[in-house]
Amino acid sequence: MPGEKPLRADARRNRDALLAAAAEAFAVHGSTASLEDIARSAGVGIGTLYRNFPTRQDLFDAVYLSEIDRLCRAAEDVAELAPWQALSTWLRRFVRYAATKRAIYEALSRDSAAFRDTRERMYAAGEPLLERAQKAGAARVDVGFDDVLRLVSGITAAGFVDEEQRERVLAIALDGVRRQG
Amino acid sequence: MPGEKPLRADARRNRDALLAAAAEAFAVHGSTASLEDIARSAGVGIGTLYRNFPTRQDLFDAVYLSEIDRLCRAAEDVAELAPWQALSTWLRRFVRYAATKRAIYEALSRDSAAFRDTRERMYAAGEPLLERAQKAGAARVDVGFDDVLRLVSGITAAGFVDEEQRERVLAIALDGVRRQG
DNA sequence: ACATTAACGGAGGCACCCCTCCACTTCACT
DNA sequence: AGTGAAGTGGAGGGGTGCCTCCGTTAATGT
Repeated sequence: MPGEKPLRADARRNRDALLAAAAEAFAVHGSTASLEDIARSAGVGIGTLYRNFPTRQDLFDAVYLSEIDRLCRAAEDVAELAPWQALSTWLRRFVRYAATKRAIYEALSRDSAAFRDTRERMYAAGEPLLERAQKAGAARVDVGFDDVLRLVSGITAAGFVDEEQRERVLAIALDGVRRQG
Repeated sequence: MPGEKPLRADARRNRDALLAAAAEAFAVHGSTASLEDIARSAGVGIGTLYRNFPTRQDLFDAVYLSEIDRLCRAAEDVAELAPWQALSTWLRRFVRYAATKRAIYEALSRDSAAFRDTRERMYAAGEPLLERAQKAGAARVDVGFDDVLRLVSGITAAGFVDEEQRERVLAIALDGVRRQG
């Protein structure tokens, strides 16, 4: 169905290995991870990496897009919950997913064209959750989804003593978003 | 008074120039700024940089300590204000000071020995402000100063569209810290 | 003025990373 | 099995940063 011509079997394997290795490397080292290390740990030559992903940005995007996909899909899981529950559960999941993946955090700081569409999908998934909570009177109405996303992504990126503290701080922040007494 | 032997005049000048250049460089490039660039833009040789600061960490610490000093001193300026006002004003100032200085943000994520004492001074300056607000019933009592600091430092580091949004998001977060109605 | 010595600075060796190029290998199709 | 095209991988050239070493410069004290 997609207009892409099918990849040869070995090429497909290598490409997948590269994506997995890159996801791991970007998670640990941020977007400046060494491409040679990525190729090595994927078990392919550096040339293969460059054929699949001519620029660092291409590789970064490929990893990033699939990460985000997983995140957006999670928004469907919370559709059944009460408005505030739905929003806060999704945001919690966002933080848990993204905490070790600087890629996602870095993406939100950037303004590159490739991220535009990704960010839009992010909005498509999360913004309705906020609006629903606002209409239900559960969330304050003087904030936009962009505000919430950045608030949460800041927490994602900050260092914490342990996961427990991260949860606690996130809860504080979410209380700020909740409709006041 | 200090046990240090006095530096020769030119040495002192160079040291100061290095600190200024490093502060600038760390602000722009984060803690991985090129040491050779720092030396160059301070107008000294790389050898001079290494004599004054044998490791990158030494230089980073030296810059960082003076930045933090300025911040802590700001806590005195707010002593006259009402409890909640005092806390939130100081935190706002913290964000404004630190927003462009990744060094401070990075420091909070780290656990190196040199940062221990610095963090303590941070606490000495800010913790009383939180406690005062808590005793006055203006801040919730189930948060520690460490939680607040990390919440705020996350916001410091996150990317925002403009300063206005940063202020708005910070206000939301602070509402989470405030005593709930 | 001059000797002493702290301080200087940058060349050079090392390590790492980026990216290109092309001789070689492997797949897929017959 | 054979063949052509798709795919591979890593050597190599260029760049940058780190840090040491030591011949040179200049501040200080008399």
